[in-house]
Amino acid sequence: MRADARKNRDHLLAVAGAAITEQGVDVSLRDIARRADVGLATLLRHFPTREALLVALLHTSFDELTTKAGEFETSNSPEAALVSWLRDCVAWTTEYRGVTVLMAAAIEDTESALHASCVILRAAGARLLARAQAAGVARTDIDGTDLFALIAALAWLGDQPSLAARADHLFDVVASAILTNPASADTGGTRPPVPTRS
Amino acid sequence: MRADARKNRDHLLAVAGAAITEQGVDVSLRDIARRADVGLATLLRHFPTREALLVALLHTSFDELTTKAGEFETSNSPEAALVSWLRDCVAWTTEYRGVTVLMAAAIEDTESALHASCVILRAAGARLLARAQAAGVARTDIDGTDLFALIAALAWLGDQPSLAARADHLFDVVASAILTNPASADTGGTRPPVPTRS
DNA sequence: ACCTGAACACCGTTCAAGT
DNA sequence: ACCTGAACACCGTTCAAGT
Repeated sequence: MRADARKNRDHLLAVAGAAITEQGVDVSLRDIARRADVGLATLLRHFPTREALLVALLHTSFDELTTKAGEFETSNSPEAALVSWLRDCVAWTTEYRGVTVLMAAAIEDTESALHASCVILRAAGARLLARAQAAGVARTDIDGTDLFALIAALAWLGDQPSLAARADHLFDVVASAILTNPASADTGGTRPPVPTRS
Repeated sequence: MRADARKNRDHLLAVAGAAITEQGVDVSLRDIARRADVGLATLLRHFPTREALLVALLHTSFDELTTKAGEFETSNSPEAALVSWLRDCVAWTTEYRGVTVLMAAAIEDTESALHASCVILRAAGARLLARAQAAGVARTDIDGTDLFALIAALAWLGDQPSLAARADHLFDVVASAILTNPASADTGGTRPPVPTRS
């Protein structure tokens, strides 16, 4: 890459990071280009889609979360490792308001620039979940995709200004559902059935 | 209202309902006006905001859900009434893809045309929750706002194409968290504590 | 190679002008 | 009263023209 192009790219990333922190991931790309004193077409040439720009900004975070999953796996109890990692995932998304919707779309869209990162994240969660299930401390009727969906839903709650105040508490509520209740462990790791529609 | 205005209004509502069913609540208002063979400004004069248009379309549904809450309260067990009503709420939102975000925004925005309906819905859920809590079948550390947030999160899951397949199952998971586990009823209606961060 | 202004097809908002 | 076209300020996409 030519030196001037590299400089433009780095500057665009710095400006984009600031803009997203302020306004969320839906911030106008035109606005980012303006703030970077660069033509909009230049931004689009470096990052052809919004997702491509986000990948460049977030890949470090994704790596950190994946690494952390591995560390928790060896240094914490199966239960604490799973819950702590889930908490870290949800907490991380709050730095990028609106990213949850894009991640939910990317997990099944192999064309999305975010796809690979989302799949890796799901796999990391699935490993921690399987370990907890094997230890008998997590319900066995959910898998990595369910876990990904629950993280996304809790992250989405944190994104909504009117609901964000309850996000932490509701994380605990959902976490309690994922973890097998020790008092009912003899039922095979699942909850009592939920009543069906009347 | 003049006869021609009434006719325009009714026609706009019919077209808007069809358009939203197809494309979700974010459908272009210009597109609705075009399909109704009416000027965009005419649509905006009848319904000054997207929320106002939605209220006109949804107020019947809101009323039905509120009525149903009252019926469940007298004809079902506290546990079945709460869960069945929650299920109905989530199922209803799937007919209006994207409405969850607007409802989350409206619940705390007294200026929103959707505000009153959302508050009424929350109150109906709060009554069913209080009844279940009094009967000892629902955890006592959540309130109507938590319930509203959980419904919204589950409805949001159903809105995401990649996660929708898990929405029903995850509803059961979350419902199991709301309902007190009979095996641990002696703990006072709350779950065992969730491990905190490592 | 890399950058950019300009044209394009969209969006919701507003309002003066019509009937 | 009610309706509407047109102007406005935005958006992301695309590309011919510049350096």
